[in-house]
Amino acid sequence: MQIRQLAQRTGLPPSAIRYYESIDLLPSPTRQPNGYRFYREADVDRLRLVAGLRALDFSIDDVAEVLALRDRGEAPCRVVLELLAHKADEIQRRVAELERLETELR
Amino acid sequence: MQIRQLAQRTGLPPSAIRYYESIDLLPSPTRQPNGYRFYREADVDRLRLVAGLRALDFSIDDVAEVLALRDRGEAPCRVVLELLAHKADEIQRRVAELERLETELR
DNA sequence: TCTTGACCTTAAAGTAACTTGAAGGTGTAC
DNA sequence: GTACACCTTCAAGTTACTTTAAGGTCAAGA
Repeated sequence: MQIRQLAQRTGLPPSAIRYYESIDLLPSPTRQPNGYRFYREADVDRLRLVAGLRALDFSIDDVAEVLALRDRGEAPCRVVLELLAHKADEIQRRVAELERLETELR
Repeated sequence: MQIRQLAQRTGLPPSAIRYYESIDLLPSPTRQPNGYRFYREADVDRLRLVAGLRALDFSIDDVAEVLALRDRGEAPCRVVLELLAHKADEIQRRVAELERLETELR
């Protein structure tokens, strides 16, 4: 598939995908004879993981670490699980904050 | 109180407080004779609201709108309530994503 | 009294994570 | 053959800050 379709299936704009490739977060895909990038199903999975982690505010560096673990077939180490747990706590706090703000604004 | 104490009570670094002042999100505080910024209790409340909205990923422009409403003593208009509802939905989705990712990573 | 250390000031430059714009090539559709 | 929607690279712009540089202020201790 071409970049547009990968973009549609992951919810990310093509510009972000090219950016991720430029910083080596994603591997360079093979090219079609005309020079267009050509992606496979595995790229959809990988990019969806990236999009999910980014939506949770993981930094690009953290995402790179998680991808490296995944690439080595390793289970997420304690550090990554701690990151996830920390994010869960943060989201709890944000929801609480949201409720407090809603009250304040009424 | 001085900027450091305002920072401690809102959880924001002094640099962010100065930045908010520089873009007119916060009013310029009065100064002590030595030129140091001097803040009052009302500044704590205002800045906590800013910090809360920013933690929910409201853009600076959105925060400015909410503050303007608050300053005019108006109840949050439909648009702001929609923003809040939208944020609540987004957080729901992120929590779902978090759970999915946790499964994937195990 | 001097000086150490923790504050404070401004202005400018740096950072993260992208997006947008410019200039141009490709491919199908009428 | 000419629109039109794609694609390409490279450079510059954007948001929301942080960091750095160069310097002023002030209470405490030798």
